[in-house]
Amino acid sequence: MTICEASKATPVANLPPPAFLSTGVVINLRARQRLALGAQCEHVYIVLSGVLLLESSPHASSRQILDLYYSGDIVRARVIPDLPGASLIASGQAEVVRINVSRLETTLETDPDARHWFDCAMASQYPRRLLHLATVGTLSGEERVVSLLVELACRVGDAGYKSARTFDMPLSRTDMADYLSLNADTLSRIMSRLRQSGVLGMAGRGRGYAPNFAELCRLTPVADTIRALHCGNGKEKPGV
Amino acid sequence: MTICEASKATPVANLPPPAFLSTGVVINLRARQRLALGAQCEHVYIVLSGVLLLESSPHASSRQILDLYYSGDIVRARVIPDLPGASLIASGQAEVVRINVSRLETTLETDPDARHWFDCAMASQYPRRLLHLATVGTLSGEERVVSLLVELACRVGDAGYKSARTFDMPLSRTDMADYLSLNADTLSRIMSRLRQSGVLGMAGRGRGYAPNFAELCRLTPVADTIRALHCGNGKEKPGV
DNA sequence: CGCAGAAATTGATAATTATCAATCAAAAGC
DNA sequence: GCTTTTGATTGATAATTATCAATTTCTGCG
Repeated sequence: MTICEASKATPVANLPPPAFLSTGVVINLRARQRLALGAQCEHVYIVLSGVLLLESSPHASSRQILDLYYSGDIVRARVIPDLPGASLIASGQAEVVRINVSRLETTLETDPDARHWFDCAMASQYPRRLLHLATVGTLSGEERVVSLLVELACRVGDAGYKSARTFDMPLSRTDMADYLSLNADTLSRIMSRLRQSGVLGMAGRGRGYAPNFAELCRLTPVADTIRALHCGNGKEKPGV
Repeated sequence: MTICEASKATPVANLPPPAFLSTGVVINLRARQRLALGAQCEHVYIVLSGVLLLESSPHASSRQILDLYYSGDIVRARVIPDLPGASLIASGQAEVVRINVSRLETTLETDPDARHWFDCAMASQYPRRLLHLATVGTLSGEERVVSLLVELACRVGDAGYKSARTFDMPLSRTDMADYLSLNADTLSRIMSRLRQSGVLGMAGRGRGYAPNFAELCRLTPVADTIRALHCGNGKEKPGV
């Protein structure tokens, strides 16, 4: 997917203004490719297309996906904590701009538009993390899965006939499970139940289908919050 | 506790430079007092002493504490998402500075030292949230509880004889449980087990005691990360 | 000091989720 | 076109955690 197509595919996150593209280097990532991370990393990444995963493995057997980055999102590699097994990987094919920290700072200081976009983007990412924590922390397995489906439908979904929605599922079952703090088997069971109850269908591998999106939304108490954060117009006020 | 005493009591987080105190209003909070929150809120809070809790209740029966704010932490009320039942409350007695957003922006633009402190403080809070998510998402009940104890020992603890540590427990059992996504009964059971096994003692109500801090740390895989983020020198590099 | 009222603890039981193993389906390689 | 490999599903069982109820402990207040 080119940068231009990525722009069309993502109505939510605004892609960075040209200033950022000229400051950095565009990198094409293949699935599972890793990006440098940590306090020594002198780079900031901006996602242009695809999905990046921030993961950690406190135990050898467990893995948690801490955050999903969609197109228009910013990853400040330096402020990722030194968690066991922390790493930033592409879920599937993806495009990012890699920008040197000091060059980015110069851009932000000299270009008010760039600064505005950057602050908006950062401010819009913050509440998503709190929502993710609330989801993992208090919701039941089914509610968590539904929350992710609603999020995907907002982020990478297309409106269909009436209230139907079709959407990409850019994550594998394992990744979805690790994002939701569920076992992959448990996730699979929950999704099977959702299919049997008719609120979820599959439109081919890697593509989901909600015959009645409103009905899906009723299955999670945070549907409104998800929609506000992921189907928004991306025009958040910047600033503190 | 006065501002001055708060300064002594918190070796980790640097309190804000005077520019912030003169820009805002110092507020004394009693236990359980709430602060305004949400997109319409025109304030930023800086904690001077005590602990603030950011909570949410997706269901009537469940409650999740999304974040703990210690002295030196900044709460940007506007970017807290509109989660069901979201609110910001004082755990016990606390002191905060309330600053108007636009006045704060002026201060940040005109005072480089203030900007530097602010950016450092924000940057240091970000990884703590990821750590919290990793803790809640992948660790067992006992590991979660130990992680919070280690965090408290770092934040509000005093070194004792040899490797012993005594520390305040500024949260009630219910608050601790909601922070760790555990049931209060389950938390109580886990703490009883820790006491029986000898790694935890109580030095009066609201005060914990770890006879052997290193031994406590061995019970959680993220002890090193916690110590890096909470026992640090607060001299993180700012910037993107 | 003693008496509410709240918070914490603990036991018995139920619900949820994880683990392990087997099977099935789909994609990749030759 | 067929094998190999990976990912997904599902059943049986185990482990963990939640729920409910009953005490016990602490704290504030008259």
